[in-house]
Amino acid sequence: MPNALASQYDPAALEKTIVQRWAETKPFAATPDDNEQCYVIMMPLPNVTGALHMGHAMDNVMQDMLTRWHRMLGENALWMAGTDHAGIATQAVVEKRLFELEGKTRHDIGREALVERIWDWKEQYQARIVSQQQAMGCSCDWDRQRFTMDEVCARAVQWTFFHLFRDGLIFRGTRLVNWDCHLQTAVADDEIVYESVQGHFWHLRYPVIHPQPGEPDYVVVATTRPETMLGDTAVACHPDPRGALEELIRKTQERLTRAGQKERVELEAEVERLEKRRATHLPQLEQLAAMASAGRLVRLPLLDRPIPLICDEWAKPELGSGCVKITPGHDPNDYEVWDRHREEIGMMNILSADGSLNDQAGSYQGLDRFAARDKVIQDLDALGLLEAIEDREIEIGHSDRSKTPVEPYLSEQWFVRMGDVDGGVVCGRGTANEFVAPGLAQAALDATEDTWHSPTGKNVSFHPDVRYRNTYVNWLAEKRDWCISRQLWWGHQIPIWSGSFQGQALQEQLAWLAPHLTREDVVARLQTGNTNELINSETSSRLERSIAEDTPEQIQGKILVCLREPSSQADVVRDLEAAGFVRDPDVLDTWFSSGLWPHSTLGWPDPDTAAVEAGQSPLGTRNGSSDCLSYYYPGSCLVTGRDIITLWVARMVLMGLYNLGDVPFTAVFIHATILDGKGERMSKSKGNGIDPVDIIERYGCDAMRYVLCEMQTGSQDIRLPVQAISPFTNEPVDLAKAKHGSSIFTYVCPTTGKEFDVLGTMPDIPSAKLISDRFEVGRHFCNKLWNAVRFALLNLEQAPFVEQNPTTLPFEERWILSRLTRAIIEVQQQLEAYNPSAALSSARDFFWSELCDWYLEMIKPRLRADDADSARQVLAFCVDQTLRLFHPFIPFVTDFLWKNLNEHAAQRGIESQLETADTIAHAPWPQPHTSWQDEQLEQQVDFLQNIIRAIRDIRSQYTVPPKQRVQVRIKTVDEVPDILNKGLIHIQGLAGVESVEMATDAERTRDSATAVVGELEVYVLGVIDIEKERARLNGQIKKLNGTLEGVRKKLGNEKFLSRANPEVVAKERSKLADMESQLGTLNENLAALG
RNA sequence: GGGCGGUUAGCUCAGAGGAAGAGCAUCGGCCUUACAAGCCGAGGGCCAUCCGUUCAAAUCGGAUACCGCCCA
Repeated sequence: MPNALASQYDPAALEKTIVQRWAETKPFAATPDDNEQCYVIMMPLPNVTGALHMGHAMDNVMQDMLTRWHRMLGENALWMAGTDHAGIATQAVVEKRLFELEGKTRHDIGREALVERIWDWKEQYQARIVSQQQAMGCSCDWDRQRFTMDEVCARAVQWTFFHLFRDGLIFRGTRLVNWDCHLQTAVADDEIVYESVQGHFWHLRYPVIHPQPGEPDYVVVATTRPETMLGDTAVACHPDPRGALEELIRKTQERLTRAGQKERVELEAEVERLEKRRATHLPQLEQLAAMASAGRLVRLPLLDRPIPLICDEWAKPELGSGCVKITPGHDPNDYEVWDRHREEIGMMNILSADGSLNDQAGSYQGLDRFAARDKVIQDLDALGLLEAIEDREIEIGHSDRSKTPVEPYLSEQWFVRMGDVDGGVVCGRGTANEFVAPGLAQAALDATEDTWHSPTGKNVSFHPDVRYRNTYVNWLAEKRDWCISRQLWWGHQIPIWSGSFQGQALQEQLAWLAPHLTREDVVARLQTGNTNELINSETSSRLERSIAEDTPEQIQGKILVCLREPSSQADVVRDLEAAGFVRDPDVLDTWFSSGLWPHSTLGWPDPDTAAVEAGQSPLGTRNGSSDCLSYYYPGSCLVTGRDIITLWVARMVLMGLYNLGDVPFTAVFIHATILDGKGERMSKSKGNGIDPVDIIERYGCDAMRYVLCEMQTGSQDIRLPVQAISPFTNEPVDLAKAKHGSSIFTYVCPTTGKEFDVLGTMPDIPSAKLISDRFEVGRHFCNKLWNAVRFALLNLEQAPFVEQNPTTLPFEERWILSRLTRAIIEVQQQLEAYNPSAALSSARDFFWSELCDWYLEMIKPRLRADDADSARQVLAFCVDQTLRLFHPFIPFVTDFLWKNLNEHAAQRGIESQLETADTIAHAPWPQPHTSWQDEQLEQQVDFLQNIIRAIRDIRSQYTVPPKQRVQVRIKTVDEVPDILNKGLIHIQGLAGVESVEMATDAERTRDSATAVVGELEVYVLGVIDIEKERARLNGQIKKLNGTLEGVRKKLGNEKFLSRANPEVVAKERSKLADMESQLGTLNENLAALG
């Protein structure tokens, strides 16, 4: 036999060659053509902070599986790859490294040098990521991969910013943001991790100014951050303490009525506490409320500043003193209080960007906030104004990037307006899809409604279920403005030049600017006091006039000029800067550019002029075909984990709608999150993250992919027990059970007692690779597939295709074709339902439990006897279809075997010859022939299999050596079923039977063991051990009796007979009859033993 | 504090009203010329707990416990 496959599957060698071949021949290149069906997946761009882990592997494998499937369905499939610059994360990693290796900060080396280093880092990790993805078999069009900061994406970012600014959807505002004092930037809410730490609750006394008789000398407020008192601008108490307390008591009592035992005790205690408080504290609380209404003041200690006592419901009469200090500049809740009392109270910022106190803090200026805290406490204590210190567990938000505590910080930031706006938001302005939405968030909300359709008739659905749609909807419904500025050096710099001018100068600037504003790529806005107005040919003279009419020298205004594409507008930039305008130093939030990903990558706003890098496929019109943007947008499916539904998915939808008037994709497939053996989320930084390349080296990529697909069941997160390969013994150590060493990132090797590290960052401790033995299953499967195909190839002799009539084929062939058809249908259905695991198990069950375990075994005798032309043809066909069905899941081994199959059986088919292809990736997806399905035949073969299993069972129970052939008699009820006559040879071959007698009067010999299969009795002669047989039969009788009991009881129930579905009753009756007859037979056989 | 999931064989997970399933692990027998990464067979479950709905509940409803995730 030429080129026989090796008897063992060796993934390492074959995968390496195929990766290389795919890189050279580029079978996954996608180009717009006249195919009306296209399938587009935009990769959730991994960021360049580090290498990929198992979570990315899951994400990539799901995308590749879908892409390959759709490619085989004949669609023009594009999987767009790329990476994200991840602004803050990457800059933080590089800065950290700079400090560790060279002891320098970014300020030491400057903006330019730092950015250069970040680009180096990016190049290194991007290359690593792409090689990991290629090793995973990702069928991306590598000549189209993008980076969120490359020229094509950068242009899209600037144009989008420009449009949003022009439309008044971007604004600058002072807000309380989460401030990372170490990185000196604002961080998003989701970049904060909360940690419980042991802290204190300090109770401070603020003296009342001129207390009247009967009034307290001071009020008490409590805080966990005493240094913030320096920024206090008020003390609040509740306007109606009695009402609030009574309401609370009433609610607690109501909860009590439906509380469980344990909760009850707590609630009763709470009611008691509240009632006591009402008695003891209420008079004073009411007095304070009255004082506040009267406009009384308290003295802020240390700074000696009078601040008002105000009424606000934020003060909780049930807690502490009932009073609360208000620091609007440094606490989000207090900021809201300030918002409600803008006329009465002020707002101040006491922090500098680096976390030290500024000149508002008096003598505390220059101290770090934590040093200031100690000093404030000391000083208050010295003045006798520290009433109490309480120990308390407090939640502190830490920046995920720098791991330092974040501070609420008042600063100027850029925002995208998410809420509804007057007149609505024009989506897809200037395109054929133009429509008006109430606001950006609302547009993205509408897009997931079944009843909503974009101008091209599309909307967005979530899979596997509505559960993730809720996450999306709940978040978007808040319509919170999106803070898009970051005080970083790495990212897309905001394309705004601004200048503040006063009076005459402002007027002159407006006049000077006016001619520039006739250009379509320049817009400007004027901010004065509380106006924010677009400046253009219509408004500018009016604005000038209104400034002139006012008292010009009083008017202070800020002009903001936005350029659409600064890099190509050097002339305007020069003019602006000469006129005193300065470019905003901030960069945009990473999610701003990744939100554009589904269209920026395709060349928006103009694919024809999109500047791709050398060697990349152009995005514009080519050879009369349409450009990439019009052909591939909107895309098809977005595949991701649920953690970035809000951050990313929602933003892509609203940005796509805004820029193009259409959704970026029509389906969102949320796959499982990978957890470790302890149920914790897998991540590199936690020390439980597996590098997919380590798995690929050990088990093969297909093995990894097989297991990942098998684990993706839809509703469930995945637990993947992780083992470390001990560097001392080379043996796997289960991390869920191993003991930690000196840190949480080290473990103790159980055999040697020595310590190893799982992060690979400890200088003195050997590091261990992480793997999971769960992937063995995949390797075993691939080996099975390999060997089954090997067997087929050994038996397929280059026969030409002959047209067959499937109805006249031998029953084995008809049976396997029927089962194959069923498998094809099931796999298709499960893939359509985004259920890879179920799809894979349908394919697997067909291949392993039917094709290998039965069909191959049944045709072996015919192959040997060389009487198997139809079997060869059907075998080649089944192997062909099996390889195609598995290809999306395990692309390498199927590709390799496909090439071999093409050599050994070039022509394949049953009724007609199959369309084939050089590479299986381009072979058409299997189509079911429902006419081949034969339910009756399947039942008959099932019956035959049961007979064979019964004989095998008896042989096994009596430990008959496999080579010893036995004699069998089968007692039939009436004439011998056709299938037994036809399948006689299989009973002999597959159950080790020498001869079979079948008759209605077949008799059991005294030395035979018996089995009951349906209505038939099977006697295996000459194996009996009376005692054993009696026990065996008794066991079966007992088991049968157990279930029989249940059925009898059911049928004895009047209500069941009258109320249950008649079909169900009939089924139960026939079940009862079957079982009673079986039981009878078993009893007879037992009696016959004597 | 609010919301959402999960709890089924030793492990990892399917099943979603009508006699409890898979893979791995375990046990017994086999190197039967595709495959020992395999073949043949077996054992193993009060489907977390409680209360309801129903002729019938692992499956539907409610509560409890524990474990996760998201938001504040």
